[in-house]
Amino acid sequence: MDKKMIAKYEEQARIIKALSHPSRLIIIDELHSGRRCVSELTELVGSDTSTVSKHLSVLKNAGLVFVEKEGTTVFYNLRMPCILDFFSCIESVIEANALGQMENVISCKTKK
Amino acid sequence: MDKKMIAKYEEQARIIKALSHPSRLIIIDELHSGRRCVSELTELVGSDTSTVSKHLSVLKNAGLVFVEKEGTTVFYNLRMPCILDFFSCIESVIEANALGQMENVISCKTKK
DNA sequence: TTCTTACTTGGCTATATTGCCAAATAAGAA
DNA sequence: TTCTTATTTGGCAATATAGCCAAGTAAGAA
Repeated sequence: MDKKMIAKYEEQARIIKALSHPSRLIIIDELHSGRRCVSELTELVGSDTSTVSKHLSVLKNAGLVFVEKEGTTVFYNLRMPCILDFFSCIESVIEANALGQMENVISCKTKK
Repeated sequence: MDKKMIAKYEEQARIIKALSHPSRLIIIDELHSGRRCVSELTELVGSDTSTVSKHLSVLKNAGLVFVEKEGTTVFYNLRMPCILDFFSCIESVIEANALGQMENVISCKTKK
């Protein structure tokens, strides 16, 4: 595995890590419906404004969102809507997991 | 945002988090070519066997891989190959990021 | 049984992430 | 200018993650 390849995987991981938090997923999902300002997202997520602002900067640093400033208001926009497709795969993993658990219950194979 | 929704996003985040490490991405990518045992993946990733084993258990707990044991050898398999589509989106984010940086250089807007 | 190979788990330290509060900044309004 | 609203940043404590070594388990060979 050469350095270039490793750098590629590190870069991918950095972006995926930016998606790996429930609050940030809520934000990404919401931005599919259009741009939102920080206060709207703060209201939606239900954390402190500063916390939401930091989540937004994580998304921005990953290149997943971009901003439009209008007066004192900062609007966040989704940069790559293809992220949506990805959610459907994650959902199918979750469904498969649920199904697997159900099978365990039915056949009494549930682990200790 | 009701509890059920929050639980959904938490579950999604849990699975995405399992993907958010370069070594685990290397593993996922490799498994697209077929099942691999722990020693093969250890060789590929280049970390301690115990480290790789822990990465594999993270992927297994997320439902992203499943195992087949044959004697003392444990083969890991990809459970949801749709994960591949996702990589192409991440790659497009990376490309867009690179392009954006290039524009900054050209227009001398690079930040301090 | 003992040895070896393949893998997992425990335990530890180092590092990173999260979330809150408080303080700083920025743009308008008064 | 001062006040207010919108947002970001600094700092800190709590928690989670990563990686290594050492020890444990499991299956087959000798």
